[in-house]
Amino acid sequence: MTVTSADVARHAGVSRSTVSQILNGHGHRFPASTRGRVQAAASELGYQPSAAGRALVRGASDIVVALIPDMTVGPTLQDFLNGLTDDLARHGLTLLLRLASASPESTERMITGLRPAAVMSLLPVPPRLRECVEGLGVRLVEPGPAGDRDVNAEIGHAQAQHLIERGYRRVAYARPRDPRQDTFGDQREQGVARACERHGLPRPQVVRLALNVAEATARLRGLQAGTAVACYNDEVAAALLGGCRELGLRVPRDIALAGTDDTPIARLSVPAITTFGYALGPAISEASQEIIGALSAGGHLPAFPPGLEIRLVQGGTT
Amino acid sequence: MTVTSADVARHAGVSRSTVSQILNGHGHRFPASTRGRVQAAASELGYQPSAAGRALVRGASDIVVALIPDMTVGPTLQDFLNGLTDDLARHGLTLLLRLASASPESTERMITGLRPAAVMSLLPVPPRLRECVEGLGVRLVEPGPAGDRDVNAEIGHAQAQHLIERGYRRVAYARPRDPRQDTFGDQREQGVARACERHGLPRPQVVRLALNVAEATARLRGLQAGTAVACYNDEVAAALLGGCRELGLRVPRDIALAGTDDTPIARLSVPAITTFGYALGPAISEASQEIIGALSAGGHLPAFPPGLEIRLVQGGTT
DNA sequence: GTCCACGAGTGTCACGCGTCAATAAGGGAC
DNA sequence: GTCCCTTATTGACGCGTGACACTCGTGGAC
Repeated sequence: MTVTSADVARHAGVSRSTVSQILNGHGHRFPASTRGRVQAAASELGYQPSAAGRALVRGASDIVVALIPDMTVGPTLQDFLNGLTDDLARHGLTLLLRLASASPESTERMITGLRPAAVMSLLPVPPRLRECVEGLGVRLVEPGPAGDRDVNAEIGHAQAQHLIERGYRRVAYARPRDPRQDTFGDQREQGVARACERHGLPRPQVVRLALNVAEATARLRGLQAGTAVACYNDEVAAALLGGCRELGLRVPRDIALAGTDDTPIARLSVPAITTFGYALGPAISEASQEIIGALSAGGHLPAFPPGLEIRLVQGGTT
Repeated sequence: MTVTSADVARHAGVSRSTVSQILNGHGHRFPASTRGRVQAAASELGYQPSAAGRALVRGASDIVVALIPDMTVGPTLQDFLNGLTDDLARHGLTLLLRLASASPESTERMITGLRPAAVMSLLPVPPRLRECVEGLGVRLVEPGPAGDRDVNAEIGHAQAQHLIERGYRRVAYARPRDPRQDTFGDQREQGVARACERHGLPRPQVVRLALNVAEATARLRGLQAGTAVACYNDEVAAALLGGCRELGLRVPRDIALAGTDDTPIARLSVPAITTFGYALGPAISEASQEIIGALSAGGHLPAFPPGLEIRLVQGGTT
């Protein structure tokens, strides 16, 4: 049923260890004829080395585990993971996803049992898990420390910067009340605050709201006319946009709104919500290159996410 | 660095095979004292069996791979996968996710190399992959065949049923033009058609559109006043809602809209879009029970998705 | 003729685990 | 004392692989 390297060896008329060497890049010592026979036999039989066997003898599997945080997996993230999957596959690595919200113990068990080649997290990992991963000698890819470039702060900064350039002098920040939906809230808010400070504006007023129109309406009552609101994401912006309609506020005249994430909801609102997307295209191959390189060289792994470009998508709300 | 069963054995003063047997449920043959010593040693050392070793000797790993289709992973799906992860973990099984949109060859390689305990797909798997999976003797969980209950058809049916009950006599179906976003389009449309037929209404007019307001506006011109549009999802409905605003059409007076998926976009639109959600809560444990049961009993695996309840979320568009 | 170098390929070990036949100790029946 | 049965435990094997030391035969140098 299963094709093993012994089958390939028999079929090619050589020993199993010859097969192993040729198929693992140490084939330069063998004449082309033998190499050819082995390769042919392998592909003819559809030989696929057993991940278990490999992992056992090498001490680590070919699997890279990505820890997916408890957030909406939008098209951007999906494209990124897709590209990464293919790039890693091209180097014999297998990307598998794991929901980070699963019970921590089971995730730990999975990692100690599976011994992945690397663990990649889109969020800073909790100390306990980091300890587990590093204690095992498993490579870890995660967002860089505070000193590094913080993409989320940059997003907040870009929003505020845009609003200020459009002439608004009163900036507020709106974020979801539910912490589950507010994963990057602190960093983004900080980015907004920094931009205000840099332009000599007062600290932004911060608004927290549940994601429904009723509550957005109530929160809008606390804002002065002429305020520009940077929003945690497009959903927050959409809720506020709905609130504005309820209250008869004109957008962007009375209230300006800037979203984030470039999701369909921004494009489909009327008026379309001005939002900020990230171009991941070039970052995908860059990231996988770095990961693959570091993995094979044994060097230090790059931080994630890699340089990604923030792009303004101008709508009608600013 | 790594704790192996030999370490546990040494620590407990027994042989490695004793450890293996006790830790694998064959411990009833051993006296309680020995069992206790082994268990204690294992937990004290933090022993975690190597997935590779297990997989190698047993011919299949403890991993269950879920193939995630190329669709938005909303909260519903995420909750389901979360619950399933934990339930499976409780039975020693590890759920890992894989994007189905990755290159088919690399997915095949992953499966033949990894030999998962089961592969679960949210969509019918392409014949080539099925062949690969079944040829390997790997269990497959996928949506039931046409004869079974088709959840997507039911969704379409529920939409149309609702619209008809609200008094609309002219029903249309709107679906995305991009096939990537139209995964379940055929089944859902069929459900709508069936409901119309059952009520003696003509076949629904089918509209395909790109997901932007401009195109939605253009398509709306082709619809008579008083038409009720069942939409593939909430995004389609939102686009049409935007189009109605552009054209000055009153919703639901001139055009009624019903969405699907109960996404934030429906709740945040003004008026809120009437939509249909699915309650997965009870289905989660049911599904994992069935999967686990079939897996250990070696029986036939249940079809996916399991019975899930379709729920009307009344908004202001119908 | 002996020795060495070299090309071509093989044998063997170790990885960590689960299984099962085999063993040793103990105890009772005759 | 011998036999056998039960209980408690172990040894050995094999899963599929990669690494490395090793063998074998050939041909050239001296």
